[in-house]
Amino acid sequence: MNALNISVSAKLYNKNPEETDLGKRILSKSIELMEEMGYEHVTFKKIGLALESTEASVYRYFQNKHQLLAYLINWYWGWLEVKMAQEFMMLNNAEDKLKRAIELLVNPMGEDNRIPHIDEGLLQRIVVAEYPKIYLTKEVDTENEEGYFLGYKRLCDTLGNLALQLNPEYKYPHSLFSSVISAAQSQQFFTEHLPRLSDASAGRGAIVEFLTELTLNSIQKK
Amino acid sequence: MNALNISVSAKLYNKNPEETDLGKRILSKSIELMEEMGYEHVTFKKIGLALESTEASVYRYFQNKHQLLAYLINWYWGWLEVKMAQEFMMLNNAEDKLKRAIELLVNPMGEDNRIPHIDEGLLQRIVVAEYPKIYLTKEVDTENEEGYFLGYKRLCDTLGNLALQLNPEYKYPHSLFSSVISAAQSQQFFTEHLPRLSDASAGRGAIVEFLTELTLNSIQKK
DNA sequence: CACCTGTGATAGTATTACTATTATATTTGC
DNA sequence: GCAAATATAATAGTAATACTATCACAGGTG
Repeated sequence: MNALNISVSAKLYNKNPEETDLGKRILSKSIELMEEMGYEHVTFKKIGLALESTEASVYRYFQNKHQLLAYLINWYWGWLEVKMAQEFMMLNNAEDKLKRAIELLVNPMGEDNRIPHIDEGLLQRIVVAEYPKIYLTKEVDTENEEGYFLGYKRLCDTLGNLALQLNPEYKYPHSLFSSVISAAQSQQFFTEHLPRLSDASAGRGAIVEFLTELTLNSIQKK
Repeated sequence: MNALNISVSAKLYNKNPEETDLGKRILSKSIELMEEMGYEHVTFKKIGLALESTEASVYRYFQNKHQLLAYLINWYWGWLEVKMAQEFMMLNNAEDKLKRAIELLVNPMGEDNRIPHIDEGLLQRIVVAEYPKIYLTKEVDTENEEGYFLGYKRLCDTLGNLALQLNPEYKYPHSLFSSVISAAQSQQFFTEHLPRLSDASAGRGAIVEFLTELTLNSIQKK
């Protein structure tokens, strides 16, 4: 059995899009459109139109665009964690796992064909370009209670625990990894659009090296 | 003479708000409203109303809300750089300057009464809550050419150069400081709203310590 | 066959993000 | 001290957005 199910909090949809054909097509087309024209320019009307369906049908699955974005980004973090867990099985020490985790944060991964309606490569680009928008709102506290940010939090915990294996005294595991995950995304964005804010003209390899050094130097006992 | 003028690229406004009384009142009231209700919920109509002026008058100064936000945030980075430069004069080595810079990134500063129409404390809270929104758009490349991000870039350069004084071999000064500045903001946000993403329940002191360690450990020669 | 679910089609509303026009008050230039 | 230019207020109007609501139909299920 090749199926793979990424679980996303039920508060992140009106009606579970994974359960119907239209739902899956909505996910698929939303990812395409959002990557192509950016969150701000997407509307449910455009999504409906592109699907040869209607605005109202999209609203049946998601309350609004913000919820849709939150769904997609949570799905991505969930998927990434699964992917990391798989790769960690082949490694036997925390340092190697951390290094591999950082690579996975930065590098667009090989195709994952187990979930045909989601193009993880496009989704990764959406995460890079849009992820802070899900929490930088006045509604953050209520949405937090509804589990809008669980994916991000879990990933931070996982990586933070690896850091604690390396150095149980390290005082800032959550801060470190929320910062490193965030930097992994924004360095990709800066490399492409605002190169003066990065030193990664060499590409993703340099981002990985920068983040790996930064992470290990922070954690290691002096 | 106590006056102080923070220069902001002329592409960031239609008509310079610093040059008229209404312009200054627009800045002042926009900061109040944006801090209070958040970027998304602000409209030029509301700003006009709050000023007992009109929507159209606000449009004479700024093309749209996005440009207004970019103006405010650039103003803030410019102001912070001036502030840092002042404090650096009292310090004589790069490490102390870096430490002080990180403190200033995190700590709401004492009142600065030289610019009466701008409340820097409120503005700092806007920067924490909204700053990535100015570049995370599909228009980033054209806006970049127009100087929308100069404030941020200059600050990164300044801090990067300090790092190079400490260690001329350090390979990632821009990446490091765009990440540190960004982390300084997001850690403040997380501490208040998503505490599981930080370890700073102790408050700003912990954020400063976390960032200072991270920065110095990254830069220092091994 | 009756019913329920999911979808499509259509309509309608309030708000937003502007643009345009005109009237008036204030400042400045001569 | 008057004319001209400038700044603002007042108002109107448009297109798009972000929804909400209603109804009809098609397919499958009990």
